Amino acid sequence: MGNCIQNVSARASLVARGDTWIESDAIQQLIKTSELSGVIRAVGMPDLHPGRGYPIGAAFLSEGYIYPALVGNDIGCGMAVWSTDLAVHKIKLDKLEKQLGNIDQPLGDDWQEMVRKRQQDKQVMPGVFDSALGTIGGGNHFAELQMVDEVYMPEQLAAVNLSVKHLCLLVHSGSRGLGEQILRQHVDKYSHKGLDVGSDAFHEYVERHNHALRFAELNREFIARRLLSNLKTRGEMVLDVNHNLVEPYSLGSGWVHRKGATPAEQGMVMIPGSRGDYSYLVQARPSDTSLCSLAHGTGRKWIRSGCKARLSCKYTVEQMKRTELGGRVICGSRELMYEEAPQAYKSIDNVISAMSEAGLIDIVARFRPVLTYKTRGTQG
DNA sequence: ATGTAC
Repeated sequence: MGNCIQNVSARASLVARGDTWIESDAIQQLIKTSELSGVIRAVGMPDLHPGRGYPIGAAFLSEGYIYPALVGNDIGCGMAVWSTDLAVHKIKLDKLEKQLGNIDQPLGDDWQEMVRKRQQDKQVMPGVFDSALGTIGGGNHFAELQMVDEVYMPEQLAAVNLSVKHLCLLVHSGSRGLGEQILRQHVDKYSHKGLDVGSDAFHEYVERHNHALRFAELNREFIARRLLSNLKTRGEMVLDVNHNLVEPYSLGSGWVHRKGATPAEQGMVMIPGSRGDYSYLVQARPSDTSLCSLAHGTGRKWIRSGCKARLSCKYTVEQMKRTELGGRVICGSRELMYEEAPQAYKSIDNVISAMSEAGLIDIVARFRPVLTYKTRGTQG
């Protein structure tokens, strides 16, 4: 127990336990970013880790300026949870693995009518990045079938229509090439400087950013619809929460930048561990000390470039397709197999207990990974 | 992170 929110500088604080592993480089990035012009406060979450210039797993409150470069290229990246009608007791992993199919290619002609309809519903403009809709992308993005492992608040679990009897589907992806294009075009024109709130450039960015949020939500929706269709089951979206964005601060004035930080004002959220670890459905408690934010996952422990050397001598790719919790992994990319290995990530239990002890969450249920989809890669 | 840039 004890105080899990501590100041690390005049404007920066950290949600972590004494035994939460956080690299000093990440804390230095947090402090440096908190000193940008107009930034008032920065809060690192327990999954804080170093990024390119700015740390990942943090929220930043600014006044007078916003920083598009701080949101990054994957505008609207987030977590969606869908229910399914797949009975847990009927699971056959070999069959499930085959049935899940391949969703690496653009959606086919048979999907286009629904794509047009959902684009209209969500005011997502058709464009060159439509071919990315319904695809996961790379890096830490994934889709995962999970089962309930432990229930702490049954009535809350029932409130989102999830049950111990059926698998659920977690989708982590973002705005793909669209968000990347928005950031690149923005940086080409304005560099990494802050934008004056109210300026033409500000309005232009916010409009494109908000469109990318809707595109990212639609992408996660089609990833889920496509997998449910392959599995010949039905399901509904029960949660969809963005963790890369900038928006007006709900608990005060200014703008909050979420760089891999889950909002705490939308009720329940899913916080996943690595593919070999649990995910937690939690009820968020809005709190100003945390800038109304939570961790978005568990955070890297190893840099991507170091993973293969550490793991390839110890494990074959075939061995890595099975995880300690009994899950399976579909990942045709050798590089990704190593880069996203459970060993490369921190323990989710520590991240969750840090937030719990800081009074930021109540734990609803724990989920166990069953089948993780990354990419079929070249192996069909 | 990215129908990447090297």
